Formats: sequence, structure tokens, C-alpha cells
Amino acid sequence: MASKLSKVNLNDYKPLREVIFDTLREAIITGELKPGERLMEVKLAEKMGVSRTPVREAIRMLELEGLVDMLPRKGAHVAELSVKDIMDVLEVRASMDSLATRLAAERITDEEIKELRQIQAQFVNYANKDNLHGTIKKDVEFHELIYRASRNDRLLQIANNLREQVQRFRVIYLKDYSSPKNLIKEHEDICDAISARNFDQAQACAQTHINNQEKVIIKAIKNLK
Amino acid sequence: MASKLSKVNLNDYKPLREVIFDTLREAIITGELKPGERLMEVKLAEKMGVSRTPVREAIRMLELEGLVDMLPRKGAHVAELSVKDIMDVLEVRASMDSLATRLAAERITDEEIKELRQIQAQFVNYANKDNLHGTIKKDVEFHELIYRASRNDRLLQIANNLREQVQRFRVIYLKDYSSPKNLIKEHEDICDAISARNFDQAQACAQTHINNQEKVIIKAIKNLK
DNA sequence: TGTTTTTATATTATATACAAAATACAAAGC
DNA sequence: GCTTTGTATTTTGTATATAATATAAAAACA
Repeated sequence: MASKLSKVNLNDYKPLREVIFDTLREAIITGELKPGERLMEVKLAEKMGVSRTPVREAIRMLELEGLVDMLPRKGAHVAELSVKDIMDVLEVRASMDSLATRLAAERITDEEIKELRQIQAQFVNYANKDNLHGTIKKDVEFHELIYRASRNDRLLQIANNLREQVQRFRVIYLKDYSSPKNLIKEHEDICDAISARNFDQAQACAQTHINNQEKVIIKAIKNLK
Repeated sequence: MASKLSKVNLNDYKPLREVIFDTLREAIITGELKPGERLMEVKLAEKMGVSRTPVREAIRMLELEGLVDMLPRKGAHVAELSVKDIMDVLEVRASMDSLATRLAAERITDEEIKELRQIQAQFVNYANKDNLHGTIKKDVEFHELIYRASRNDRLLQIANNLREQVQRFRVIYLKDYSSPKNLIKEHEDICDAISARNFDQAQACAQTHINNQEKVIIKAIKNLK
């Protein structure tokens, strides 16, 4: 019988391209790699101690993900993220979030409702203690659970990609992350509507929530200019 | 001054990976490559007269696109497309189409309205003559124009991917493509609402249109079982 | 015969090698 | 000084080679 060790190793195995992909994506999203920055295969490969092949494959994936742009025979560079881009993303995400919340209200399980309320309680707790890190974490968890409860994998996949873009934009343009107290109320409303499985109301609450979020970002954008 | 000739050649250049990517994607969407079918690098490379490298890169891209699945060290195979998958896609696409139509009503130019009406006229013409091929073509053009008029590149990109999946499903499961006459009326309504720049109504019409489309597909799915 | 073990083969994963194009820069010509 | 042209260098695009793993077939054993 094979030892557990080998089994674990098999499950843990990740192709280098995936590791590189994750690393580069993280670097792009956190702004460590800046928009327009060139991605040179040999340099990246050397820095990461691998050959060019997995680096290239990772770049191909990042290209599809929209995080890098390619020019034939000129190489890859970190995709620029314009205000127009982020407006486009926000517009789509609003619609996705709204849909997800409606579907979640229809399909969420009782356990998940409990979980949602728990997250919400922790969110409130952190927010009241001005714990920014914790608040953001719970905010993300809150929305992740809702997407999960929508029981729509495609929606989840698209939303993750959009979230990525927004996050990236935040890092690049808006260094600070304000945590307005009215978020609490909005989450509470969404929570209640979902718990009551009132999908129309849930969708409406989500819409309000996103519109407000959008306003914050758009206001911040205008301040930049 | 450089001649036009050299410019054209430069623009025409496409890396092999892109050519392979397009070819494989087309093959998967049209059902030439069937769900579950293995994609072996050497075979594909030989068949296409290239080395494994561009084939691998194309496969990495198809993976992100959701058209192939990978198992580490076991290779790639054409992604299965379950009924659940297509329901998920339809759910999201409904929301996207609805959003696109609303935005189009807000942002479409006068020229585009003219163009839309023209396409619609041709659509009606083909449909009345039972020209299936022409009808489908104009149907696609109709929706493409609306997406274009939404002035949202991200939306366009996502919608294209979703359309891909639906098309694939059609080919795999529903060999025939019924062209019900009431499509004409629905398109007409959308056209009118957009022309009047009445975005609420445009969105509502789009919603109706998509819901009906969904019903057709769902009905067809049920007939399969 | 059925089951395990071994071995061979096929296939992916990664690294390297080579070719072609783009870029940078210096020398020549005006 | 400015442009042009040629050359060296860098970098990508593609092909091939090597290593590691999985699959399948054959051999050994009960």
C-alpha cells in the first residue's frame, strides 16, 4: 500500500505554470507589477528559477484573464487599467452581483443563512472596532458566500475575474479603503431579504448596495483628476 | 515613406498559437471535437504540421476559456457540457443581454439605429423566405450590434464567451435550430425601444426575448431525456 | 484462472536550442 | 547637426531534447 505521503504529494502537485500564474497574478493585482511594465520571459524565468516554458504558459493564461496584453514579437506587458475599463467592469459587476443576490435568496440553504448571519455579525464587530483588515476580510466572505449560494458556477467564475479587476484598480488608484458605517446597514438589509427568501427585495437591496459602492469609487476617481 | 504592402504584412502576422487556438476552438464549438475527446499534443501538432509548443500554448488558452479541462500529467480533453452548465450560462447570459440592451438604448448612435433597422429588415426578409442560414446570420448580427452599442468592452468579451458555450450546446444536443416567427415581433419591439432610447422598455423587451429563448432551449433539453 | 509485479511504452512537464524579428546604437553620409 | 544604414544585441517564436509520470502489456506468482 502506498504511504499517505505520496498521496498527499500527488494531490499537492501543481504544474509550475500554475505556480507562476498565481504568483504573477498576485503581483499584478497587488500592484507589485505596475501597469505597462514589461514581462520579459528570461528575466522572470531566472528570478523564479525555472525555464522559459512555464513562464510563457502562465503569460498565455494571464492574457486570457485580461491582466496582460501581448504584442506579437514584442512581448507581454502588464495591462493598463483605465478609468473607462473600471467603469465597464463596475457596470457589469453591478448586474452580476444583483443577479447573484437574487439567486442566492432563491437557493440558499438554512445552514448557509446561519453562516451568513455569523459573518455579518463578525463584520459589524470588526467595523465597530475600526479593524480595517478584519472588516475587509468579512466583507469579502460575505459576498463570496452569496455567490456560492447562487449555485451558479459560471457566475462565480465571471464574478471572481471582475473582482480581480476592481481590486487591482483599488490598489493602483485608490491607496486607501474607506469603510463607511452605512455598509453595515446595507449588508443587514441584504441578509434579511435573503433569510426571508424574498428574492425581489434581495435583488433590490443588492442593487442599492452596489450603486453606493460604485458612487464611492467614481467619487474617488474624480478626486484623482 | 513605407509602402502599404509591408504594413499589411506586419498586421497580418499571427503567432501559430493563435491560429491553433482559433482552429481548435472552432472545432470544439462546431462539435467536430466531441466532449471528452482527448487532445494529445503530438497528434495535434503532427496533424497541423507544427511543433508541440504552440499547441500547448493554445491548449492553455482554451483551458481558461473553459472549453477544455486539464488533468495534471494526464493531458487535456474537450470539456463536457452538462445541462447544469448550460442552465448556468443561460442564467448569466439573460442578465448580460438585458444589461446590454439597456445600455445600448442609452448610448446607441443615430447611424447605428439605422444599421439596426436595416439588419432587422433583412432578418424579417430571410425569415419569411424560410432562409435558415440567412436568418441565423442576421440574428447574430442583430445582437452583436446591440452589444457593440452598449459601449462596454468587458460586457462584449464576457458575452462572446457565453455565446460560445450556448452555440456549442446547440450543436451537441439540439441538432435543429427552429426559427419561430415570434422572434420577429420580439426583435421589432427591441428595435423600437432602442430607437426611442427608452432604456427601461428596451431592457424589458430584451428580458422577454431571452426568457422565451431560454424556454425553447429548456423545452428541447427536456425532450432529450 | 486471477492477481500482483515488472517492464515497456506513451504522454505530459520542463528545459534547452535554434531561428526570426525587434531594438539599440554606432558609424557613415549628407 | 541630422538622417540613414549597418551591425550587434536582445527578445520572442518555434522546435527539439530530456526527465518524470501515467498507462498498458507482459511476466511471475498464488
